[in-house]
Amino acid sequence: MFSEAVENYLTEILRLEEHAGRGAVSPSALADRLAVARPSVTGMLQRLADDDLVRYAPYRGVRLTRRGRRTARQMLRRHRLVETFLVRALGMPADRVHDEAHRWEHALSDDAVDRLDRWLGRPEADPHGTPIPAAPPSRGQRRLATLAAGVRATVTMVASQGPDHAAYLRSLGLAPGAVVTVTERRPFQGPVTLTIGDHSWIVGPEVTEYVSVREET
Amino acid sequence: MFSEAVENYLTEILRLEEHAGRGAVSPSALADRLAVARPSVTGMLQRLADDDLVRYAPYRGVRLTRRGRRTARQMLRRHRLVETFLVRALGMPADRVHDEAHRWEHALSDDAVDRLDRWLGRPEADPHGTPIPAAPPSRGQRRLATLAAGVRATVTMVASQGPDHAAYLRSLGLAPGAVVTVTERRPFQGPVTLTIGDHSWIVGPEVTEYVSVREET
DNA sequence: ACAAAAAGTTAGCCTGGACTAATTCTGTGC
DNA sequence: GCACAGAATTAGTCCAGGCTAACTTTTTGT
Repeated sequence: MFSEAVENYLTEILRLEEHAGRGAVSPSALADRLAVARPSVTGMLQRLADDDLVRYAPYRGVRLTRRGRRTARQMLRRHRLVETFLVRALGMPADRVHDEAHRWEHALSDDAVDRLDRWLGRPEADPHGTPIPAAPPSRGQRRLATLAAGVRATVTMVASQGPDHAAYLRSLGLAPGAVVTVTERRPFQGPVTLTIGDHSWIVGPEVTEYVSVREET
Repeated sequence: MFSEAVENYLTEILRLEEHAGRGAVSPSALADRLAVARPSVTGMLQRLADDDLVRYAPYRGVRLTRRGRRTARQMLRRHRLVETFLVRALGMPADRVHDEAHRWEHALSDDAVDRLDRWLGRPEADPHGTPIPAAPPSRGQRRLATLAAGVRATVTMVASQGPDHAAYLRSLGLAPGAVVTVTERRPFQGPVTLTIGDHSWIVGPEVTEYVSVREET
């Protein structure tokens, strides 16, 4: 979606906003934190402002817009989840995980972040005790596997492992536009009961992992 | 070390060399695989040749040098370890992990790769059954934590969590240049007995994670 | 054996994101 | 109320890594 540089600027602006409290963030503070020269910051801020990611008036400092803040929070979430993973699973010393996570945070897909979060048991804080921002209320697409029971949703996309698998999914009525509800969910990622039209099916990940849906409004 | 683009070119050249068997790799095959225009490939190959990563003669195709092949193999190792992790730990469908791993492979440090490898139980093949290249015979630096018992090594670097921790490590005789041997290793990453000069110490990760060594030749 | 197709390269251009040097604004001390 | 230190911006450059258009070399089919 955004370049690494853009993501880094946004994240660092959010850190400074949170840390230093009220008021706009100063370009030189940013330059310090990002280890770049001040003019580079000016240039980037102008571009970010054009893209409506920050509000920026020359000599007046910079603030995140709603859009910018959303993105930055997501990055912080990724960063802190990855740190948690590095310490808890890989046993990396806590004072070494920042740099590692700083690189990982740009590489993970939303789906991977989601899975990591689940795998870690939805931690609330990272190894330094800093809170991990919540996942944004997923308005958009999600895997059928993550759809809550009882919620009606519209199928947006159907992936598959091959022609036979695709045909199977189609035979269940799963095609873009179809309306589907999860009527039951067995614990521990167990099978799920789907209602599509007036049919019900009991299926597992071979279905739920391959179908994307959008919740109805 | 290298840019993402360079890493991608090298990796893809290795894949093509392995796949298509003998002979040099053709620039347009590369262009296809990397989804870039052919002239971009020419330009990059010239730079790679300057850096002694490939041997390249115009109109004659390209081959990896020893250096290039070493780097490419490392990338393939990372890629396949990450794929294994994504499937085994995060439960991602096998046909979706390639793209994800393609981004992760550039973000991991050697240390993280090492830890991931251990965590996965040193797998030999990725989820597609493709063999995972072995770690390069670590001639260079490594954490003391990974040093085999009985091997003499020279301390190259001592990190620490703070001044007190640093003083503690110094008090054990751990400073760059010191010669150290692991004389015993308790199972399951348990404590380790170090011999430094004529002293022996029993220590844990608070020491072994922070000290880098190079094996003596 | 040679013309046409395919493959590869050169030339020239563009964008993102950095830099240094020079200039302009802002706020503080007196 | 003004001079000046420090913060910020503008102007101009550079490099990596893409691109298209035009040209050259190699391969192939007859």
